[in-house]
Amino acid sequence: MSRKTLDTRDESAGDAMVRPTLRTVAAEAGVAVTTVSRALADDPRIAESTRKRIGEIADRLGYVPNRAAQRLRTGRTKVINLMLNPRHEFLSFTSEFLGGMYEGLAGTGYAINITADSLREDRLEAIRNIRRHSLADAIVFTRTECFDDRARYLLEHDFPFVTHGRTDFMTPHPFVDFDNEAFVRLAIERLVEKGRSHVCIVMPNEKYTFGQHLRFGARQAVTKHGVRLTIPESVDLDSEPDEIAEMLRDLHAGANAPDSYVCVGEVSALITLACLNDIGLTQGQEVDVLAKRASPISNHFRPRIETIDENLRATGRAMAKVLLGRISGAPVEDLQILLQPEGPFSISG
Amino acid sequence: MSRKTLDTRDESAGDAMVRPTLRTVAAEAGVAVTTVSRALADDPRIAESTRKRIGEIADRLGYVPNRAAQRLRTGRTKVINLMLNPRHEFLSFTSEFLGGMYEGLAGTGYAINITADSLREDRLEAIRNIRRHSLADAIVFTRTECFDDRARYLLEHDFPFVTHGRTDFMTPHPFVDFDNEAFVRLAIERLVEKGRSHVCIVMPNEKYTFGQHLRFGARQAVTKHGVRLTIPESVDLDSEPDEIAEMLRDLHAGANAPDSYVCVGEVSALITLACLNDIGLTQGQEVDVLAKRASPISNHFRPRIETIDENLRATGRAMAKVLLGRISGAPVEDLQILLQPEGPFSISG
DNA sequence: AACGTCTATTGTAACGTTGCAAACCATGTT
DNA sequence: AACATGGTTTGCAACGTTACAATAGACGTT
Repeated sequence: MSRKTLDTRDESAGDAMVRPTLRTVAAEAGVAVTTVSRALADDPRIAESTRKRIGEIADRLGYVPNRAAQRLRTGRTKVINLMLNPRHEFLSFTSEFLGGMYEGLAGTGYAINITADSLREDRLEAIRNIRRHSLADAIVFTRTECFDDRARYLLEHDFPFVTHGRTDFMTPHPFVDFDNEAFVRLAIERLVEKGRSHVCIVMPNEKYTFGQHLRFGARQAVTKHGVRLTIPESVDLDSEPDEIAEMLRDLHAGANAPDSYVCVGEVSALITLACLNDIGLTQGQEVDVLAKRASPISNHFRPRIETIDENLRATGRAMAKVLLGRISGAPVEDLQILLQPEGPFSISG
Repeated sequence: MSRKTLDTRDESAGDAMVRPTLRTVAAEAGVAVTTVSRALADDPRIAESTRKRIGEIADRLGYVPNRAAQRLRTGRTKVINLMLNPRHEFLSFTSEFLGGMYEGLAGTGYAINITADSLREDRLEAIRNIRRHSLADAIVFTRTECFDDRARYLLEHDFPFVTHGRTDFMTPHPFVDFDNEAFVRLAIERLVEKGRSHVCIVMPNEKYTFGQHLRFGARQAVTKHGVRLTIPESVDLDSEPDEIAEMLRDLHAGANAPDSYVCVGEVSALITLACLNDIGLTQGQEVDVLAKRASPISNHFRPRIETIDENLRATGRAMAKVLLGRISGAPVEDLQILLQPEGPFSISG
């Protein structure tokens, strides 16, 4: 196996080559290191001609700036920390959302660091750690709560962050959110269209702000259309599947069972479908189930369900934009993005 | 809103406090910076008494080492780079696997950086970038191929990496893999037990090494048990759902259709179930579908399917162990881990 | 010709850490 | 008393970058 063949193309001087530094480039160009540093940073103080010449020399020598040195000097890490809750988001959330963030951060030199969020009280510890050790320039987290302790901590310490979802704080902060109020309104309208008269919203945990939005939007919509609404309080987004199964069994044991369900995610839709199936109810016949489609996985649910798209790729891109804005000190008003559901409810796949 | 209340508990001197450095601690303790550095690194050259004293002072002042400075000085980043393919792994793979890696890396100070892998040819660019900019101490990637270009590149440049899955290279390298040969053998045995006589293995793309293992194990098992085997070559793991649907329709249009399926992941199982359902075949009746269970999501498939556990949390922990071993220069023989399927096939959930 | 006023470049000093060679200082040995 | 010995500690010099103050040169003005 020839070991050197790959090198010649992209790494001119082979493996043992010492990484050139600013000093190397400066010596080669016959200028001071400062000049090289400025030239490569497109500082206007450097003449166009020298900038170009230095740029060429740097390319030829294969110079790449040393991130550790930059970080030590400037204090900026060029890292975004994304906190994800292993139990929830990793599953369907991550794919498109992360992809979108990569798109949005492409070319900026920012890397994405992932840490595990937890629902337990020690989740602040992870954030403190990031701050104490300066592990990132900004933090993103999800499942934002009305009175989120993470957001409060970061606001108090003036550490850049962007939430996925909103809080109820008076102090405004950057966020990217999906308009769940609009979503649930559209969903209920669609169910009314389909002739349903009793809607159940599955698991809109009121701890989370988006749960409040769902509740609010649902109440508005049912009032407007004169249909009945059930929001089971015995379960929420963090419930175990058997608790949900029990809730649905109870609901359909009585006389006034719902004839339709709105689910906020693929997983809860899948669980709901399974439970309904287990008690002998078929989606599209005795009941209708609607959901957000955030990943193509819901295309394969049987019976098929109608979904509306939450574009997580766009969410990720927006997140990146807002993050960069926050880091560079843009005003908060420009850093609050509310995304709308895309397209009408329809059979996915 | 009182902004200072939280500070007093965990950050003694409030927000504006300058981060203490080695110098600060050294001055306070009346020793040289080097001594402090060594004391905190548990260097045996420092006397136990001074080490203890310095440790206490460092704690009192809230000293935390500056990562950027350490990185600049030592050249080590304390970052592991995990490359994930957005289309595949993010979905069901990530949750437990990442969780396991966190467990395994806990207390080591290592952070996990995630970059997007792609199936396109430019995927080496991401790796080159990590190497050129020294963005990580080691790289992990998945969907390892028999003649993987990423593994080849990293071997050639002697950059630490661990693959999820094996390669066919002569040069040994660290890996963590699931024994897919054992998995498929167990699966076929189980199907024979259930009275099936024609097994179809869905999508074992032969490009990937694990696809080869699946094929090999399946051929062995069908020969041993005298059953028929079908491996459709028209589709693979990267096929679109409609291609898979078409393949299954074709298969069941003819006379000698399979009476059982083995799927290698949740998503392919879900797609297979959906397609079979669409052509009027019910799992558990006309056909049986078996799969690996790597996340609880498969518990909610209806009709239920029998699964066997691939413990991705253990995989992640093993990955962390192997990574740390590779970084600290352990011999390759100790860095190759093959994990077995857990428990018998049974109804999940 | 002396003076200010730009613009382009330079030198020096950090940022906070660790590796290395040297120095210190008790003890025990000759 | 001079001298090795070994365990502790020290000072210095980097690592590669950027911020800051200072300088050199070109040019027009008085």
